[in-house]
Amino acid sequence: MKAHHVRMSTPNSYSAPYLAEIAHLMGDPARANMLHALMDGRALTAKELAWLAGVAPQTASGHLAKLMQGGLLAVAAQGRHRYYRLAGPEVATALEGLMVLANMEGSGRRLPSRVGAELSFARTCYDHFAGRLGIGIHDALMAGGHLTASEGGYALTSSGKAIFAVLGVDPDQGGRSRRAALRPCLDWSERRPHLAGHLAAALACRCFEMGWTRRRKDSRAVSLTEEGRSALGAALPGFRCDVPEPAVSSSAREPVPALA
Amino acid sequence: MKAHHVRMSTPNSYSAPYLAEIAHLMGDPARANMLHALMDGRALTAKELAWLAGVAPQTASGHLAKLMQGGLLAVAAQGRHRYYRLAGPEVATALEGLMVLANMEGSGRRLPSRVGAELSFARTCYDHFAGRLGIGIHDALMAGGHLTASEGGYALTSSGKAIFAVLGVDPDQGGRSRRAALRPCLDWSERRPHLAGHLAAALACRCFEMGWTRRRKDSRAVSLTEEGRSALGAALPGFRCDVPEPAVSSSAREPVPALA
DNA sequence: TGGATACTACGGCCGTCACCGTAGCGTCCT
DNA sequence: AGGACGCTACGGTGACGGCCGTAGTATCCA
Repeated sequence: MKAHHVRMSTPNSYSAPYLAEIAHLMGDPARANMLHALMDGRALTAKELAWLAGVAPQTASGHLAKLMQGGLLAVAAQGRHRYYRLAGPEVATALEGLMVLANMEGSGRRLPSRVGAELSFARTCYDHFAGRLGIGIHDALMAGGHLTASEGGYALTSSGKAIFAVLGVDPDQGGRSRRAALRPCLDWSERRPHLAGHLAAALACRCFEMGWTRRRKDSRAVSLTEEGRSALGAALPGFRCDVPEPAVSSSAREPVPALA
Repeated sequence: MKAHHVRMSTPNSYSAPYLAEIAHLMGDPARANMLHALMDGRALTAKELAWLAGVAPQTASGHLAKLMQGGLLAVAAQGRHRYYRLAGPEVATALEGLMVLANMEGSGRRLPSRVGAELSFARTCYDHFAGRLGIGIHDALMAGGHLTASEGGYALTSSGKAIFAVLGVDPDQGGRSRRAALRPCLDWSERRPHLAGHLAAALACRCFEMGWTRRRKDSRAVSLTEEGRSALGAALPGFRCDVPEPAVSSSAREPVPALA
């Protein structure tokens, strides 16, 4: 942690210092716990975060201030509570990237399967569904040809738009932002893509509204109600989310690129 | 950096400790410099990395050992040299996610434009092209309808396969791996997607082989030769990579999700 | 075989930072 | 009002961990 002498002006370190700054913020156990807890997209109070991180409120307050200054969190003051949340989807994306590594890394890291069971079935990932539920939605749309390539991700075909409309989500919402309405997001527990993007978020929101899914308390896990199962099954031909793992084990580690 | 008491067994921190471990590895300036330098996909010796990171070889050696143990790097011993490289595409992806944050964050972080100029024109991102060159390829394929949605990313349409074949890249290579052959990768300098995946890597490799692109020395930047410009232009209708920024400033920050 | 080079191992130094106790400010409830 | 509660600010303590110098091993070259 010295590294401050002449370091900054070494050869090619143009944006690397900032990279280190961000990673350093995420690299403390307490802060990582907080960020992890916020990844379900909810906003939590400082006290809740302190408890989740396992530190005293004073300590948590300091951490939260640092995360704020680093631009990773946003805050909304409401009465005597202050609700913290991730600053944006990019933060969630970056954390997902790290979690993929954390749950894969050759070394023995792996989430304990007994507690992981319900998390890997369904959970929220920032603002959309992950786990086998999220993957099931992704696969059903993909297999049915309801997705098409678009700037940085996917867009809905006309048949896909019809499906979203049936589910009660306006498929054309979200403005003309350049960001993709739908994009693949690698699932850290299943190692397969689910759907992110603002349409995926809107769908998740709709599912909670309609009682198709429910948050389990004290956990990021989500449960799918019977109504939800039938509603999604009716609207999405080929929808399944109860397969543990569809063949293809985690065998082939991609080979070396060895470019140039 | 205390955080070792009872912390590990707090509420929901299932994979968060690992997340912190990974982020902590990336959070040191010297290690971040090394990882940043390795993001162009090449393998570098310990001494080169020490120099790039601005530390003594002994210090670098320690850092490299830690990165190895964390599973972020792989090494190939060759004579008295040890060549270090990123352990896999997932590592590069995770780093990209952090760099997006590092170059965006409301705070004044931004890469200095004078040195950034050639980097933001074209560079290698692990094993494929980034910068306006990479975006130009992405946009030309997208606009021409040569991409289709596929498991976790894009696949080539038949017209797209023809284009790759013309360029001398076998569009069906890469085995039947589940990972997408092509997928969007958010460009940290341009904030728009370019193409990653093993077909993008093969294309980049081909461009270097044919002399269409050349690495600038002492930099991750890449230059596009005249032959390259005409070869890509001929094969890719609509290919452009010389536009500084196609309208749409970095105005709209995505609004709050506020789910549930 | 001798010497240069590449890298790693060990040990001491010291700065950064996470931790909590105490204290202070603002908000809600009765 | 008075008191409880949520949160932040400050200060002192302790230790994790980055830094380099020295020393040791392996490889290449003449």
